[in-house]
Amino acid sequence: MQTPRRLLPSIGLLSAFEASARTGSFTAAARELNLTQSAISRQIRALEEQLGVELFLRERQTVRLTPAGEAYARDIREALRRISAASLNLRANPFGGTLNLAILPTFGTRWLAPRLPDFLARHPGITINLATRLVEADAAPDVPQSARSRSNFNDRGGGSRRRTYEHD
Amino acid sequence: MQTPRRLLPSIGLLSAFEASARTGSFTAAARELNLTQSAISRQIRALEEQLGVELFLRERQTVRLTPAGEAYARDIREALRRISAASLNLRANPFGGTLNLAILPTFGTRWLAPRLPDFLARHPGITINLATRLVEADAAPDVPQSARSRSNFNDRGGGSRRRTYEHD
DNA sequence: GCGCGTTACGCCCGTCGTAAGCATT
DNA sequence: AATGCTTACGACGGGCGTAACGCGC
Repeated sequence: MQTPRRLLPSIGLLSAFEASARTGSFTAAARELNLTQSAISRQIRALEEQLGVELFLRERQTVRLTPAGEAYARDIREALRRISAASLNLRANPFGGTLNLAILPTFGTRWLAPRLPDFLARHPGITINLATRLVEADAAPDVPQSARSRSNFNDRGGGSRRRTYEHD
Repeated sequence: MQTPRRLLPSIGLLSAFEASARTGSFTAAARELNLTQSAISRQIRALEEQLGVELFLRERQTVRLTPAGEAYARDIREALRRISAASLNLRANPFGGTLNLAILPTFGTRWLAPRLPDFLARHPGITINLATRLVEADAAPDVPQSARSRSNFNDRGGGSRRRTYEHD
């Protein structure tokens, strides 16, 4: 067994904890997540029970992180940030980091070449494999289940629409 | 707005995707997660719809990652690993990674010293700040974020029971 | 026929909001 | 009184298993 995934805290619990840890208040976390403080309170308690560790000190009517909670908050914040970044990046670059193009030489030199640098600048994570074909082909014939589209180089890269891709 | 937490994919979706990506099979992922392949299939589809990106190519009766899926899988795997590690580590070291002790010299040399190595061996992530005091003091007044506890050195470290600690 | 993925149908449990309670300021 | 956390209660919905289907081996 790799990692015991089954006992991972849910995203809801982790988000609630992270927001609470950052703001130092269940109420503030509730506002941020568009939930009630009641929900936050229950989620934090649930997380603590699941982990078997107290994450917050309840004093008076404020809460404060325990040392354990602080360390956990750092890790969780980083993990959530990574998931968020990966998900957003995926929506921005549906190609998966590599884009294979088969084009006609004339098209490449006249139309594509001048636009490439700007495109690459807007999609930093992306690598492009350019292949020039001498004959016109309907996109890439040997690509399984490709969604043909005009992979818009003028697009600002915000869309969730389909794009063409190949794989090796 | 820090990170748009509200639209993060759930742990279930991510776990299902990660297991499927690693095994290359929904059925295998289902076995690993103690779910039905039906559940995995639905989760993957839900994740794809939520992200607006195809993660798997359905061919014949097997599935293959798209390039986008591969990149996403790497990030998700790392994030899940981090959450898992943080959670497990927290259960093992409820003190928050650092344990500040203020003890009497005699106690330190006679009782504590012989037990320290074994304790450190059982709690690999933990760092201990030892301060010897000549007078009996209630914990360490000047140490920020110190966790006083009886920090049971004979304890096997698996419990979910409460522990007492202070904060600054 | 067997194995794998997809889809439809109920059901259950997790999680929410509301609301009441308690303590502190 | 006002604020902040806790807890009880009822309702809604996401996510599950079962089962039936299609499709290659």
